[in-house]
Amino acid sequence: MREPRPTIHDVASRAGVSKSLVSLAMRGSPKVSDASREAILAAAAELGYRPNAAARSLADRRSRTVGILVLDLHNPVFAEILDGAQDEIRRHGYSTMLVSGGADPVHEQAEIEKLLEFQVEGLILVSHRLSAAQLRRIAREVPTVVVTRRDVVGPRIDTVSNDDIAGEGLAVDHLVGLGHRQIVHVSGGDNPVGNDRRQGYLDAMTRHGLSSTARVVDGGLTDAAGYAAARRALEGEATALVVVNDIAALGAVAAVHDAGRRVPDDVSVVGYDGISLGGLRSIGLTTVAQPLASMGTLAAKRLFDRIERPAARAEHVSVDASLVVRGTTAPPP
Amino acid sequence: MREPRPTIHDVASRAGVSKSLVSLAMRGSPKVSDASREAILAAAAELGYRPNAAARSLADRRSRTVGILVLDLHNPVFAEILDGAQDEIRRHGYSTMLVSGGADPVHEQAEIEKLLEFQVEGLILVSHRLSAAQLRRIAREVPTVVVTRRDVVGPRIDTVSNDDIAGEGLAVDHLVGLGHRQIVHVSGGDNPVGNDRRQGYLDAMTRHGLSSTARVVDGGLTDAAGYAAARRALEGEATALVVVNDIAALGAVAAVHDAGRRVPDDVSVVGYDGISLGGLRSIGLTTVAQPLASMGTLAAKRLFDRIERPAARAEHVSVDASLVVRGTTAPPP
DNA sequence: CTCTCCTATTGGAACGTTCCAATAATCGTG
DNA sequence: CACGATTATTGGAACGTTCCAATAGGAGAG
Repeated sequence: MREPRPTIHDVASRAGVSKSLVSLAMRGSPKVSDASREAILAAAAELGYRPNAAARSLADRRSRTVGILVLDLHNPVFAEILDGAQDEIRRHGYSTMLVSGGADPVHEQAEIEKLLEFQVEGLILVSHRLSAAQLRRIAREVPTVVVTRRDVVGPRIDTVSNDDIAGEGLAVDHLVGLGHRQIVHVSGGDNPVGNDRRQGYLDAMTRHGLSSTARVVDGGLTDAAGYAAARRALEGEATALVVVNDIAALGAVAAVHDAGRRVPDDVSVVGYDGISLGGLRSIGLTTVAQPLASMGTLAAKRLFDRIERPAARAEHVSVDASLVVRGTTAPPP
Repeated sequence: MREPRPTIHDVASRAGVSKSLVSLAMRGSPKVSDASREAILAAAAELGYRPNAAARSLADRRSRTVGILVLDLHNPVFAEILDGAQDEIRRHGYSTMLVSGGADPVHEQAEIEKLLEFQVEGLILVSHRLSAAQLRRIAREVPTVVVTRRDVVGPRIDTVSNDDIAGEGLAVDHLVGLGHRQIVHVSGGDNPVGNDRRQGYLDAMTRHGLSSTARVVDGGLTDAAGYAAARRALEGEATALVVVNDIAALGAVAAVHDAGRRVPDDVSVVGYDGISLGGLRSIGLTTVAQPLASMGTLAAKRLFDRIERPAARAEHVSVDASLVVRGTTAPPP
């Protein structure tokens, strides 16, 4: 069927040298004479030679590849984290294998399994679905960095995250400062991120002496979930919605409109994450922004540290979130 | 540093059989006796054995992996195409290596190179940046399917796309039907998709006898590009904007607001692609929708056909786009 | 019993690299 | 002009699998 690809042997015999010398030359060793190098490079180019990564990884006992698992490619948060991580990974001369769990959590475990079969040297996990126990099992096999959650403790598991509790506090502070008191939280459901942000909301409400008016409606991390939960939130009294993330907040804005109210005149909405889409002026979402790209970069940096020193003690990097005020918040009516 | 992973030999000696039998058992061969199979599976589980994909791919001469290159993970279009493709790929028992070119076109070629080094058995390319010549060179080495563009002809290159020329015609028809005459095209720049959609706009304007009022402003495929181009478009007369894609259209909507006009009362906006975000009611973007997920599925199907019969003649699958009318279009003022 | 025929099992070669120890070639230096 | 010191080059082993031809161990048939 397919004509076989040229191998290092083909290059060697065409250049009239041994396979070992070709191997050296292809990797730019200085011990190769100029004449040989030239002949080898010419032969390789003529044949269209391309090294076989599987063979290299086998002989070398290292794949020069890291795996990244993201929860859901539809949420731009992950794309922005990836930008940062990919750059750093490239800088180290490594390749990335990117997988996403998709809708089904079972796939997620299977995808990780595949990454391990490919002998990735490290793993960056951006997912709220894996249990802490699962994560610890994975980290025993391969250096692992977990991004956007801090609930995981265990030997050799590094994390990069912002303080969701403090961050959601910023959102509440902002709304209270504008004069709101009927502030409802549209939650993200029962997962590490959802739980912390809910807690941050509750803490802040208490801090402002508003614990009696605090109210949480259960939502989720997608636009559809945000929409549905916000509809329910608006059935009660509410002048402001603190939504678990930006994508869900876009859904919440839609829900306010559909309830015949206006944003921000009747109801204010605050998101979380700081996706660039929220900055589009027609959307203008007020949000608590995380430095997503640098979180990706930091995660990759931590990972390479750990690849070098696998037994080092776990590090937990915390980045600062900051409030970005745009057009979806205003004083209450 | 890292304790070496157990290999098939370790499993074999622990189960008291030969490595060959372990190999057979792990792949579920029926020739293995029940007793042996049980002992082998138990030994593998105890040791935490995991097959080495590199070694397998080398011995087997097939990687059971396909590569997917996408232009830009920030545009949800690609996530939706991926959904469809991944499902089909999994169904065939293959893995996916996903890479994205990112901002720099040079990376794009490098990423493809890496995929080929990993011996992917096929390639799905969703990018408008590669030249037809580059694509033909790639397709000579490995089965290749190109998605969302139809400008590429060549032996063994399949394509899956919608008819952008006809599709953009639907957008113009809709606006003309509403009574618009000052319809401006916010283009996507000089690339296969941008060119076809511009052409579709121009053809339709001519068809409606509006060629004298047709106007194109150069934009790009991102929200920022759409915003900037729309600002320029609004300096002239315009009651409607036909924008190259949904993401840029979101930027255009923002530009209309910033110009102190209203959507759709003063200016109508139509996008292209049909990303799910556009369906959010607060956005409610009128658009020409492509069946993105099924395009992904079709691409994967074509790819596996070609992997089976590499020399088959090229097939060009065309899918239908359809107008989805939502809230950003209305009769002109 | 012996002979044939299965069925379960095995060792060795192969896949395309990298690494290593060994060799060949070149070079002063005493 | 022989000698170690360098430099360039080489063949073979190894990496962890799969495949293949070969072998052992019964079971049935005669």
